[in-house]
Amino acid sequence: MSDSGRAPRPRTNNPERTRRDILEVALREFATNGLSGARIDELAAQTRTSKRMIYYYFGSKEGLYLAVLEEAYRRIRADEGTLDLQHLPPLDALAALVRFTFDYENANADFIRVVMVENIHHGRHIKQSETIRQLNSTAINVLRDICERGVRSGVVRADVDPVDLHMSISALCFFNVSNRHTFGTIFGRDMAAPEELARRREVVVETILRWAAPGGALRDRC
Amino acid sequence: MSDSGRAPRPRTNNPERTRRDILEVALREFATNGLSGARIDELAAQTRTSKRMIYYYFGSKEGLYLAVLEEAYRRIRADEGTLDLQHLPPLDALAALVRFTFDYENANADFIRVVMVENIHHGRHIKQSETIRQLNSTAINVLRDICERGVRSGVVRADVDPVDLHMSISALCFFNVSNRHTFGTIFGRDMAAPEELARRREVVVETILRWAAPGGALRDRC
Amino acid sequence: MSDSGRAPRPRTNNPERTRRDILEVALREFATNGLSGARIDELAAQTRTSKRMIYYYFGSKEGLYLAVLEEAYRRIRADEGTLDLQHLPPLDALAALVRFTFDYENANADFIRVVMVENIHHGRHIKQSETIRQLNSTAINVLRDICERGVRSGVVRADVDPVDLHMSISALCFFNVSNRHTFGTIFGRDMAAPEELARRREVVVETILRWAAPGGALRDRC
Amino acid sequence: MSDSGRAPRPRTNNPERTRRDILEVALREFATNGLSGARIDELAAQTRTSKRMIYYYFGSKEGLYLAVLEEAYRRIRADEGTLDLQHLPPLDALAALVRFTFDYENANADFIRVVMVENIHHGRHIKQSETIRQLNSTAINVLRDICERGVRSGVVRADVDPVDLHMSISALCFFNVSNRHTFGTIFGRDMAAPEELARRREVVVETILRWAAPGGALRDRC
DNA sequence: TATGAATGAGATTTCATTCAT
DNA sequence: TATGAATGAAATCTCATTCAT
Repeated sequence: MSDSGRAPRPRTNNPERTRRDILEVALREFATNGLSGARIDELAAQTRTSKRMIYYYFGSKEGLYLAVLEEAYRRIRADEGTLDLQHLPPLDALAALVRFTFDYENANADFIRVVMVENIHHGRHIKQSETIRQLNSTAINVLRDICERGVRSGVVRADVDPVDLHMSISALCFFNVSNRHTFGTIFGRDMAAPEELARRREVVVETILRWAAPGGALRDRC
Repeated sequence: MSDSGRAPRPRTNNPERTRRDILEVALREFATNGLSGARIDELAAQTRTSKRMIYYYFGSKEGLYLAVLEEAYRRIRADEGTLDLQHLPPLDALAALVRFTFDYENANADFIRVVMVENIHHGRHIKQSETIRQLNSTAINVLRDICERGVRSGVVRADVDPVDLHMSISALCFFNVSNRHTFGTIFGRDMAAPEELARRREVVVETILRWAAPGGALRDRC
Repeated sequence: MSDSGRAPRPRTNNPERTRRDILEVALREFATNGLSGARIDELAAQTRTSKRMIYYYFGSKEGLYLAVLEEAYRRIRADEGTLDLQHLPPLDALAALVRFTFDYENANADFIRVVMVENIHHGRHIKQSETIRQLNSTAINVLRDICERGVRSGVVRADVDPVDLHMSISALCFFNVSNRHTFGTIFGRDMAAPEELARRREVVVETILRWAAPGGALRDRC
Repeated sequence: MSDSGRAPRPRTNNPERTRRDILEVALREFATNGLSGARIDELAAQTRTSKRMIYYYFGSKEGLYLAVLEEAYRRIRADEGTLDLQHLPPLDALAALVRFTFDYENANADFIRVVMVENIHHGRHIKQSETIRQLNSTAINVLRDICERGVRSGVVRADVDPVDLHMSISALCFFNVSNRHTFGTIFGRDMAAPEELARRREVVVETILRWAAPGGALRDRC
């Protein structure tokens, strides 16, 4: 169908706002339909600007996708940075981080889905982005600090690898969003329902703490 | 791309073989490029038959994709069925199941990726497939049996939900394949390297056992 | 979708019956969807035989279509031949012929539609069929006889051309079927409803008689 | 058929002209070959634009066909609207309307054929078009006015239904074009020849007037 | 006489991108 | 900086017909 006949767009004349508008819509579109599945036409129609502007600002569909990916990682790391975990006891800090991750990922399915999309594309774009690698390297520092403090006070096993810890946390939280549709359909669970989320979140916290702590350390918690 | 100009194919006249050939290639193609990204032309070129046959047997790209998805689930459940876990003590059975899952999924990245693709498409196809739901319902029975036996002999906590258990196992195993590219790139790990797989596998086993078992039950294992 | 998986057809081994079966189905299919719109696959599926037989008996889609067309004309002329109009007074014979035509065409929409289809194709096939021309030439003889008798007895105008008469009868009867969908939709009439047919039929009879008869001849009839 | 290899088209950048150009060609193409028989490639080749533009403006083959159908009805009603029949005596007005219809339809075979095509498709598209229904509803008003004036002055029978009248006029005029090929072939008449048209036209006028007028009213005309 | 599998050619439709203003 | 019109290339899908048995 013709593109004409739609309500005329007000001209913004505000480059930064135009950029953000496009990015916002693009995140939704790529998250919903994937990289190949997303349609520039559809995307542009939801924007306050025109298709031409997408090319003006981002060069190509892939350029836009990369910008979306970077922005998505930037946001989660920024949010994570506000947690202030250093002042909590190690296991409390760990539990808080798990809860934050679980909640953030469930509240930001678009982020998860864009990461899935990137993996479907074999991480081709992330490999080119120095930005994203830098952003995420800090994530591990937080966990390393928790582990070190925990080992010193005897509440974390000495042989815990922070990257393993991060991987397990990510895996358990990520899955709840990433496989929501297949797993939910197969087992008849609504994995996005609030009560189910609250329940499952504590299972994840418990799983992580039990793994990180030595035999007797959790007597009061789990 | 036209089929002409290529050497004439020998005519199989063996429908079952033709079907299997197409399915085999399609699994690879959809796993590699996703549903929207896969190309029927490209796919057909890798078969012993022609593009036309894909439509003859599967009706449409989506029809083929659904057949691929069903076949993928059928295979993992079939393999799983050969495990014979009933004769192992509960925690050994659980460990064996986790190891199987981890190994199978890492050895069959195509299966994992096709499930990712299905989730990107909001489980639209799996919802239509009674076949897949039936196939997977048996998966949970195995775990329920392990839990019941474990609770009776005191090595599994009474409040363990088999679906939760399945979800955690799936999450931890799945992630290693699904997020291989992003996670691996960010943290500089080759998540497909044999040593790394062997190491990580035991982390997953330990994580699951520690969660399922009551406080003292693992003294000798972990 | 694959053609396999359908109920196996019983083998007839009766050539004439097979031919008739195909023709029957083909009339319906061509009438419903036109020549370009008809699908050999669809048609074959409704037959007791296979697609291959269609080619065996009729050579090609066009060959089958031509056979259908000839058969359709053969039938209306055969039915018309049973009318025995020679023994009726001229105007009664004329009225009877109009009523027969109106009823036959409304009861045999497939015939009308196949004639429409042939006209859409510029009469390309009918021009090749000596058979059809011969069949129809007799139709005019009946009218010529009525006119001659009518002129002699003073109930039909001397300057009535039998071909004109045939054309008007055909036009008025044909339209009720041929333009049923457009005219019916535009004017909100169900042109296939029994009461509407009965009513309209008499309008057509009256129209023809008033035109054929001289000024005073219809005093008692209309 | 690819668009490449042809001389580059001058870019119109005139959407209205592009639309009209496509519609013009499409009317011819659909009228000549029907909906299923028409070829988008063929059609595009006859335009000043490309195949792509057809989809840009009309969305699909069916969308284009519907636009063609609406345009065809719009034109005949527009032309009809210029007749100014209110100032003629009823029977003169009726005769003028019949002559206009006969001439218009014979001069615009494409219109007739597109209506035939629509009927072959069971009026599927016209049923969706509020536009077409509205356009045509005015056609009946003209006839109703003629009848009312005619009844008052005693030259039209009181029981004449305007829709019946419209149907008979349409049927007699339409047939001359719609069945030109079959009828013409069978009876060896060139139904498009000028003399034949002139002659037949008066037969139609006479048929309609004789039916609409009471017994004595036509003494001077027929 | 009969069949299910197979096919080449060509149909419709899609989509990222660029042009002219 | 902004836009609506336009496009080439390639994608998915269709269909009458034939082959091997």
